[in-house]
This record gives sequence, C-alpha cells and structure tokens, in this order.
Amino acid sequence: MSLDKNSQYHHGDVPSALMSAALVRIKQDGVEKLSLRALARDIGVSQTAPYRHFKDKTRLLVALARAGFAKLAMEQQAAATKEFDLDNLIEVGVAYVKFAMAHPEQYKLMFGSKIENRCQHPDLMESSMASFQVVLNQAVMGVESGLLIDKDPHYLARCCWSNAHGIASLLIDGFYDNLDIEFNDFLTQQIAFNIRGILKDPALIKV
Amino acid sequence: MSLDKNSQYHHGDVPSALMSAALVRIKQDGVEKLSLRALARDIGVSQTAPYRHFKDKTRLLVALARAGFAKLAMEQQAAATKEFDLDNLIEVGVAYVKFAMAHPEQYKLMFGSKIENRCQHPDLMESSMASFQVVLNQAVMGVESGLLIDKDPHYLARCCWSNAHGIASLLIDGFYDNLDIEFNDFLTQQIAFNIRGILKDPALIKV
DNA sequence: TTCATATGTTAGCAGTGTCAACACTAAGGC
DNA sequence: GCCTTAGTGTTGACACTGCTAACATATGAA
Repeated sequence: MSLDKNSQYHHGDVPSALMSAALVRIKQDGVEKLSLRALARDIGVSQTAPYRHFKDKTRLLVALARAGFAKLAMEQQAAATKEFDLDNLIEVGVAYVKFAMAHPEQYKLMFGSKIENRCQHPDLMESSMASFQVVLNQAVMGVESGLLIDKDPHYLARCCWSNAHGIASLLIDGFYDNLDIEFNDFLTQQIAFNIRGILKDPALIKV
Repeated sequence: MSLDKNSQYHHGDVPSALMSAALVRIKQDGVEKLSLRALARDIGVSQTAPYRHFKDKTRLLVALARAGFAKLAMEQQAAATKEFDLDNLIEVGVAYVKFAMAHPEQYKLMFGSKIENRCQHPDLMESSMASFQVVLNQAVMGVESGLLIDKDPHYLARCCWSNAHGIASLLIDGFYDNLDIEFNDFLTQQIAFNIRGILKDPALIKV
C-alpha cells in the first residue's frame, strides 16, 4: 500500500481528495454549482477518474451528506448532558442551528433535495437517524424525569427537530436576514418558545 | 392585440405558457430537472424564445416562486378567521403545511436555494413577506386578545412560521415517511405543541 | 406606407454528467 | 524473474444544458 511519490499516474486517495475538494467548493460556490469535472480538475485527475470511486455524482453527494450527519450527531452529543436538564435541552437546539449556520451548504445537502429520492439510499437514511437519535434520547429522558408532557417521546423529539430545522432553513435561505434582535437572543428565545410547548409545567421556562 | 389563429410564428402568450408547462414539469420530474429548453419544446417554440420573456432561467423560477407565495398567502388568508381564535390559529398552520404537501416542488422553489441569492430579487422577497404577513396579523391579534404571551408579535409569528416550515420541509424531503400516527393527527398535534409554547395559559390547549 | 419594436428563429459556445474503450500499475502466484 | 488480474487512471465521444449573437418576421402606431 506504499505510494511511489514519483508516480503521477496513481493519485493515491481520490475519494477523500474529492470529498475535501467538494467541501471547499460548496462552501465557496454553493451546492448547486458543484461539478464533478471541476472537482477532478481541482485534485488533478482526469474528468472521469471520479467514476472509479463513485458510481455517479449522487453517490458523492450522499457521502458528503453522511459525513455531515455524523458531524452533526457528534456536536449534538457533545452539547447534551447525561441527565435531563431543561436549559441543556435548549442548548442542544442551539447547537443544532449553529451547526447549520456554520456549514450551510453541507446542511442543504443533508436536508435539501439535491439528493433526490433519499429513500433509495438506506445508508443516508441511517446516518440521518443517528442525528435524530440524540434528540430522541433527550425526549425519553425528559418524559421519564416528569418534566416533559406525558407523550410518546417520538412526538416530542419531532417537535424539537421540526422547529430547529425550520429555524435553520429559514436562516440559511435568507428569510431571517434583517432581525431586529441579537442573533443569540433570537435563537435561544425561539427554541425556548418551542420547548415551553412540550413542558408539563410551562412556568419553568420564563419567556 | 388580436391573435391570428393561423399564424404559427407568434405563439401568443409565451410567458404564461412557460409557467404552466413549468408547473407540470416540476410536478412530474422535480425542480432540479427543470430545463428551459425542454420547456420551450413543450410549448412548441424554439429553445431561445423564452429568453425574450425571461432574462434567464432564474427569472422564470422567481416568477414561479412568486405565484406560489401568492397562492399560499391566499390559502392562509382563507383559512384565517377575522377575530383571533386559538383553534383557528392551529388550522392556519395546518393549511400552511397542507399547501406545501399539495405543491411540494413549487414549495421547494419558494423556500429552497434553487433560486440563489434571493435578496437580489426584491419582488420575490416582497411576495414571501405577503405570506408571512398573514401569520403576523394573527400574532398581533393574539397578543391584543391577551391569549398569546406578551411579546413582540414578530417573535411569535416567526415561531409559528419556523415550526410550520420545518414540518413541511421534513415531510417533503422524506424524513417523516414512516409515521406511526395518522397524518392529520400528527399535523394537528405538532402545531398544537408549538402554539402551546406561546400561550399565556398553556392549559387552554389540551395535549 | 413606413418603421421601430416586440417576438421569433438558427447557429454556435462553453460547460455538464456519463459511458465505452483503452492504458498503466500494483500485488500475488508460478 | 514472469503472467495474470483487478484496480485505477486516461482519452474521446454523446447528449444535454444555459446562454449569446446575428438574423427574420410580425405588429401596431405614426
């Protein structure tokens, strides 16, 4: 597996080189303009070389999305405390939206429909579920602790997810460009509103 | 302005023919695959004829999105009662999501980033604000009525909007494909959770 | 009738995703 | 050492795209 430095014919690691180059490209020009040929040029291989490693363009996008979901799940996990805590639940939501804002183009890839028919990519679905699982765990603990309303945690987790995703999407797509409130305050407030709705005792969150 | 039926040279109304054809196309194949050339073929004109009426492809997309926003605002307006009512507020949210489900591809066009840099299209921004205005009005009335918490109605309207948009997006993009609950129940429940969070007296909504 | 304008056309450029055919290289068994 | 084989890279080509320039026709007002 040793690589001859003088050999120009074999690149070495086209797949990860493509992924890195793609992340740079989408950050610069957006996901819509991503082109396999340009990527191949970036990493210095012929325009068809990528097809040796990804069946088609969609497969590369799926790989990028999966990496994004993994990163998101990690960051959410890192933000979450082991025992249920109301303020922490808000922080997990904030972490979610901040991830989206930090990697908007990758986020679009993960959730948008640039990858059509995501159901046909079970690996992708699995990756996205990993991220949802973090929220679901919080919801389970929340119900057990008696702080959240007594409902199937799936419903509560979906409530949090929908809300965070809605905020993230609208932010990314420029619908919240002219906020008359400091960004962090806005974020915390909006997520607090949402969580207040699934509290057994809404008075626990001051709004 | 009379149209000679025998004249084949002049189509008659290329812009609206393009729009109609585009709506059919995106419903069939999705917004990603929309092509100006295919559209031109559909309506029986040369592939450059559309450029006489739309500066570029983006302008056509903007027109489609604007039409969508107008339709959405109308449907929301139709769902809203004149005086503030809690149940009705939920119904407005349901109407929002149902619109998205009925016209998923147009909805993607309206909110996704297929139209890049929407800030550069003031007319588009204006159309989208018209839709937000309906929710904002409800929020204003809600605060005045004393039922909603005493906050800037903009914050409350954004809370509703984010939530509805999040639900709609996740539904459209297939993240809620395997619900273990009847769809209408799901929708009403999720929106009720959200609105409960901005109620002065959350007990008013049974969950 | 004349003529500017709106609307249509053809031809062509540069770019894309993808495929088939061919070329080189690395690794392992003889 | 050789030969085979699979993996990886290449060139060339096809069909498609958005878009422009140059040219053609129809319409409506002067």
